[in-house]
Amino acid sequence: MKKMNSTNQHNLETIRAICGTAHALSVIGGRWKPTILHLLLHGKMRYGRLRRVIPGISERMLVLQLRELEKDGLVRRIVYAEVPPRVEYELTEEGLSMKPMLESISAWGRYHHAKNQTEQEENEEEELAKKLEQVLGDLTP
Amino acid sequence: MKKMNSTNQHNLETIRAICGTAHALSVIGGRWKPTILHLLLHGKMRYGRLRRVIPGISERMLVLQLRELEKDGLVRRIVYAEVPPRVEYELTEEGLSMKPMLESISAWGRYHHAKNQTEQEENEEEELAKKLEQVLGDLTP
DNA sequence: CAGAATCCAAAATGATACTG
DNA sequence: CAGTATCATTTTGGATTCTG
Repeated sequence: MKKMNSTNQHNLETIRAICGTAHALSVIGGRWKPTILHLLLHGKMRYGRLRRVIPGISERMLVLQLRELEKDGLVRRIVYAEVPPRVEYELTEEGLSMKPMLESISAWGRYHHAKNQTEQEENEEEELAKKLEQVLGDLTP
Repeated sequence: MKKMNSTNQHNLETIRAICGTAHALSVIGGRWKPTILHLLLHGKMRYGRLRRVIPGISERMLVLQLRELEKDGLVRRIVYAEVPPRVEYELTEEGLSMKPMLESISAWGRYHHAKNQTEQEENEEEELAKKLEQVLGDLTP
């Protein structure tokens, strides 16, 4: 059990190759990609603006994710030969082809999130009710 | 710069709360969940069978992912009081509601995978052509 | 059979300082 | 401005052993 010689990596690659869903998720997955893609769906954007509007992202992550998206052919990087430098990012045609999928995911996500939200609240209410019952039980036998 | 007290965790939660897509991805994401969900879309399945048909998954991961899916209300765990024990897993109604989304993701994934595949081959052909040119160039000035 | 528990490796993310 | 480089930390995944 010295080296696992990346069974991990191997498993990942295998699954990506067989399963379309896994492949898609590996492309749009990661913590920040959904947000970046969402923003770029509305039009091109400069690097600095992206950094400022995405709350909490580090420069390292932003560049990294952008580079991956670029490598996957979803995002185009446009460099203007100016000073101070200016770089814009925009979706390619292939990137735009994700729109229906992204909307489908987003819709289900919001639906599920809302549902779980209310369930949680119900659970909390139940717990509260239980505690209340205990307390009251002691007082009113 | 001692403790980051999980800015990581915080960022994740924030994004999940704001962005439907990120929330959905955190639910169906992970290396094995797409495969598990895909299998369960075809009907209920026993634990052992899941383990056997998913190539390369470890028991730990299988149980872990199933538990998460259960917690998120997508999968139901059915225990039969028999010996030897028997446990089956099936999608809940909420789990089934993912079907259109999953198909949309899978379709795009396969499309994108195929496209990148051919692009890679084209690149390889180009490289090959270049090398060939170099070799031939030396021979036929 | 279906898993729980433990321990370790690898990948993802974050903070920060520096540069053309 | 738009990054790059480096290092620390957090999270995820895998192997193995044990149990009701």
